[in-house]
Amino acid sequence: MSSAERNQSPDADNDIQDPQSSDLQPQMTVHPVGGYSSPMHMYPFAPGLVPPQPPRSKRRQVKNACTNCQKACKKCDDARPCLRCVKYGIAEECVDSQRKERKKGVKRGPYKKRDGKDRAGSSADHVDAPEQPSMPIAQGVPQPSSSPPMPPYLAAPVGYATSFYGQFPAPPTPKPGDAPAYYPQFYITPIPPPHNGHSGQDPEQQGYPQPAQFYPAFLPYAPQAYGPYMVHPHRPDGQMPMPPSQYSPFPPPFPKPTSSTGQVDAANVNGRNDHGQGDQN
DNA sequence: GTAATCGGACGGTCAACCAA
DNA sequence: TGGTTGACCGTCCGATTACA
Repeated sequence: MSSAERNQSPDADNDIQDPQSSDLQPQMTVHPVGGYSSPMHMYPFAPGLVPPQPPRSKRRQVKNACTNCQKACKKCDDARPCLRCVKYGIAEECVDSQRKERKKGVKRGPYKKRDGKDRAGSSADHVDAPEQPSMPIAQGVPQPSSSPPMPPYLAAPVGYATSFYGQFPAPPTPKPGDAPAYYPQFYITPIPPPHNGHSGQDPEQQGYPQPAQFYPAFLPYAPQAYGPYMVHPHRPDGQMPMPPSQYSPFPPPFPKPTSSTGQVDAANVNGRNDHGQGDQN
């Protein structure tokens, strides 16, 4: 499979911290028209509004995966404990991995000029168009005139009451070094059904929303400090003071017991112990 | 059928480079 | 001095393998 083909995977990269993430959104209608990490598949298009194939958006990564996800090479999220660790019942082991220091002083050869093009147009004009899926603007969505245009995928999905959205202007763009600002945002989060097994290859998908079984609910969402699947625990350090079963609106984690004690095998959760970066040299 | 493993594509960061 | 470039390093997709 080519890398381009790999990128066509409709379920690749469901960015957990992204409110649009299909991990956390009711999958009302699957439209494989979304970008790599776009939420485009979450909302139905009105008839006649199905857009042409947009360019794939980029996969988004967390800045720092937890040690467990890192070892398992699985998707992590910014919350601590991360969703995966919560699910496996190893929330207390969910800590940021250490990143090794970058090499400095590496000499570089002369820069290659873009053939026949001036430098000014080098990266700037080949930069992908703003990462906006070519999705039709949701009709009738009021956008605060003092705010930047709302990306279509942040607008109310077609068919949703527009009053659900736009209660707050877009959050200010944080500047480097700024502390993450809590900004009131609301998004639809699924209320899961009782867990009754799962299907699918990826264990990360276990217990995730099943279509047509969810009720929209609203939770305040503050990035970084806590994940969208949990309620703010009033911890300034962003750590979770409660056991997962108390804060997660999702079903209690259902780690696979590997022993008669019912304890999750941390090794299994962690996955491989090698795989390159594991050496942390 | 499900879970674990892992190769490698991809993304983000940032220091060296370079033109203005 | 600020923009550009590209190497480094981390993330995690998804195919493959192992297991129940």
